[in-house]
Parts: sequence; C-alpha cells; structure tokens
Amino acid sequence: MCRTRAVLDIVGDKWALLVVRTLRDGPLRFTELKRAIDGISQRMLTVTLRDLERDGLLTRTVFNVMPPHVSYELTPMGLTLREAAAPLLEWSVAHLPAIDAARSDYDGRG
Amino acid sequence: MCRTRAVLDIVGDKWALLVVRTLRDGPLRFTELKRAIDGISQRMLTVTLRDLERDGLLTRTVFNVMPPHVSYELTPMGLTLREAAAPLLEWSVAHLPAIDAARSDYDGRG
DNA sequence: CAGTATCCTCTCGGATACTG
DNA sequence: CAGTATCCGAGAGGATACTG
Repeated sequence: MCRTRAVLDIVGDKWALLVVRTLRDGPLRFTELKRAIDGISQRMLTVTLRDLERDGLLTRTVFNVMPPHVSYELTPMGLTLREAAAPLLEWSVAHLPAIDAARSDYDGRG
Repeated sequence: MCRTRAVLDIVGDKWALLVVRTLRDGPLRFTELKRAIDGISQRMLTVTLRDLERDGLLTRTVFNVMPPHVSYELTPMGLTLREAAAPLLEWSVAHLPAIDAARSDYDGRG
C-alpha cells in the first residue's frame, strides 16, 4: 500500500483541512471553531480536533477556570500543512464553476 | 453550508489525487494505472476514473481494437489540479515520519 | 484488456441527550 | 463552555465472479 495514502487520509477527511485553514490566523476556542466552520457537528469537531492533535498538527491547551477554556493552535508542522494545502484550496474555489459545468455537460449526454 | 466543502468532496476522494498524480507524465491505460496505484481495487479505479471524467479533469479514449485499448489522459484543467495538488503531496511524503512519530507518542501516553 | 455486476462489511458522520 | 455517550442510517469501498 502506497504510503501517500496515509496522508491523503488526513486530506480526505471531511473536515480536517477546514479546521486547519480556520486556525491559520491564530488559536481559537472550541465554540469559535464550531461557529466558524459552517455545518460541522459537535461530535465531528471533537473527533477531528483529536485526530489532528494526535498527528501533531495542533495543540490543545486547557485552562482550569470556570467556565472551561480550551484553546486550539496549529503546531509548526500544522502551519506547514496549511501552506502546502493552500494552493489546492484556492484551486478548488477557482474551478468550482468549471466543474459544475463539466458535470452538467456530462450528465446531459449520458 | 460552506462552498469549500463541495470542492473538498472532489479533492477529498480517497483515490482521485493519486490518479491525477499518476497521470502527470502522460496518458496511461487502465491496467497501467491499476499497477501504478498500489492497493486500489478494480472497482474503485473504475469509479474514480468515471468521476474524474465527469468533472472534466481527464479524458477517456477508446480504441476499437482487439484486445481493447482505453487511454486516460489529463485535460488542461486536470493538469492545473495536478499543479495545485503537488505541494500537498510533497508535504505528505516529507512529513509522514513526523506524523508516525507524533501518533506513537500520543498513543504511548493516552 | 477493460471493464460490469453483485454482495457485503465497516466506517463516517448526523441527531440527540447528558455532564463537570 | 467544552465536551462525552449512545444510537442509527447511508454509503464508501473491498472481494469475488463474470463478460464483450
């Protein structure tokens, strides 16, 4: 099995890249992330954050205060992932209309 | 729902980026792709190629000979995707060891 | 060679309810 | 606030067998 698949599991994750991108400008709290990432469920945000933490891409910092305060921040490696993923995300946004058109065309003939 | 999610559905596909990368140096036949992409099943290669064709990212050319000959080649848009994805794939290869280490470390404490 | 067809399992991920 | 726990349905994707 090609090793590249292991990292495409990160990229292919439904939410991981969006979380990484959302953290580009500095640390955020759980609720702030949830608000920023439209459509993500509480459960999936938790799971995604845990996975990214496990992979060494972000850090989780708990402040023992009331009410609880947890801060998520990209690690240096997480920042390099953000840089590497940026062109792909930009490509995606730029080519979305072209892909929609190609699909309509394809389906119209099929 | 954030529009970026729609494009991550294209890019987040388990095999799509590997197919695009494998076609970077020119057209390949079905069996050549299957051999080059370690671990992909016959079914998933078929499905992935169909999706990429539908999205206008590659072309499928059938030569009516015996035995059958089908050639897959990136479109100009497919080539731009390949360019956009290159940094991420390089990042993947470069950081795999670090991610493995982070996982072992995390699991060792958890 | 380049698929299609079928079956079947397993994981992803949403909804909901509860807690320190 | 920042989670955890539980349940559940849909669909991704692998294995296998067959075909023009």
